[in-house]
Amino acid sequence: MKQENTHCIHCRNKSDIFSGLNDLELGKVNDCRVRMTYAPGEMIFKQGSPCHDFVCVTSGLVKCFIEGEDDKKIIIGFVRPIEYIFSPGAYIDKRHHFTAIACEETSVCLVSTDVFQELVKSNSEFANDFIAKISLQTINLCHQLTNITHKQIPGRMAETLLRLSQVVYKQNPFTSCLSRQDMADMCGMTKESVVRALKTFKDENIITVDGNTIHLLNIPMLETISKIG
Amino acid sequence: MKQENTHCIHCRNKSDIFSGLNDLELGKVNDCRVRMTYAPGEMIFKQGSPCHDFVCVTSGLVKCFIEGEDDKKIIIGFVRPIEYIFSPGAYIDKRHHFTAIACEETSVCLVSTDVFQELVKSNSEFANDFIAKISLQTINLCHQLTNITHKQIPGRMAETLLRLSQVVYKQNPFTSCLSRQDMADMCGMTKESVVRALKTFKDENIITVDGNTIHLLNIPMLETISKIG
DNA sequence: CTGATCAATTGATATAGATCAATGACACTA
DNA sequence: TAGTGTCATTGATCTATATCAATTGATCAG
Repeated sequence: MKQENTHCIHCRNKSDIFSGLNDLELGKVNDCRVRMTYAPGEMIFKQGSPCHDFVCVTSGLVKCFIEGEDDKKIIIGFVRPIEYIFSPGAYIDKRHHFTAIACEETSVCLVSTDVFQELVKSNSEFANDFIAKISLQTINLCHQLTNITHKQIPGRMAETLLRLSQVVYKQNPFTSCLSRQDMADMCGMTKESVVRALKTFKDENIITVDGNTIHLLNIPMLETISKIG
Repeated sequence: MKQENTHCIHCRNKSDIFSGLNDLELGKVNDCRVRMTYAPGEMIFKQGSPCHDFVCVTSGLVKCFIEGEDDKKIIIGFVRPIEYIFSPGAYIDKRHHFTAIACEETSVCLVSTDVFQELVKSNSEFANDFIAKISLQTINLCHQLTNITHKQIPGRMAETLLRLSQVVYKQNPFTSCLSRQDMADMCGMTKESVVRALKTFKDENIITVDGNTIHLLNIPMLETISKIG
């Protein structure tokens, strides 16, 4: 863990919102920061638990999901390096409103919410960037709401595949560590429906599926399917 | 329109996030502010249009909804006096990501996003309050996502009724100007399903419905129905 | 008063997708 | 090597809810 000893000032894995901080401010962050690594499947924080720290993902992949009754989940986002997890409860009730779990081997830096909020107050550029990030999260939630509410299975599946390839993995083909259930939880369907939808796309030569590797062959078609719902 | 000439400094209808501003700052707001009134059904801004102003609702009631394909809508919130409409695009792409329509006769103050963002930068308390408000919006969206995705019609209807009574109108019984279609758009169902769900609740003596007035008779039962989905 | 318009209601029908159940495919271990 | 657990796959139902169609009020203009 060479990075363990790296000072935030020299850290190359700085989330972009930190680029505007001066050395003094980064010093404060460095002093309170705790570095952690998580194995695949390990929980970083749980919905409902007290929110003491902001989490910056420096390597790996984290999935964030809302837990409902009866083990029902909704995955609201994935966080990749170098990006913060914005837990909205930090400014409201000091509780996490969703659960974060490491999908792959993941390292993070935890920064105390007190220090973080101090920075928001003292550095207006930082505050501005922070607000932009939360705004983006809001826009994404709106998007997900329409995807789940207004579209049928094929549309939702198409959108999910495009999102995985273009936003989460930024690759095509991409190899994911997500189960069929995870994909189902991204767009409010069952794992069986995911299997059937993938099979349909496969039969129509829109994608190929080989284990956990999915190749999107006809992206315009997927976009059309996603659009018409 | 007596308020037309009132200076922000003396305005009693100040949104709480403005309470921390000094006279100089309020002066800036006052100088750029435009006061508008809208008749019921009139549009305040439309999804996709440029976002030049923040909107503070000083009287009336505004519904905000995402527009999908084929006239499909999702109502993501209602804004009552004295509360801001937080349009997340202001910090991202300068576009509105949902539409706002006056439900009742409504007056608003429009404040230029430039001035607003200046205030966020210059006044850390203001920034802090603003972030708290956006965070709340995010939490509400998460809540709505679970309500729509994880619950069946009775649960969604129960939750919607509780929300109307406890959050939007803060009355029981309450008289709303919303159509059945509006209620349907709050929780992703059809207007026919709303009618049937209301009828079921009425038959079970959980509520009474008289035109646009709804009385929640058995709130614990509604909470149970909402919880079990 | 009389169509005309629009929302609410009700009933009949269709269907998308959930649920249930069985099987297959691996990985792991004892 | 058999045994166990987990996940993916497939097929056979079932059902919640959308859709479609018809009726009833209510409101409004002339």
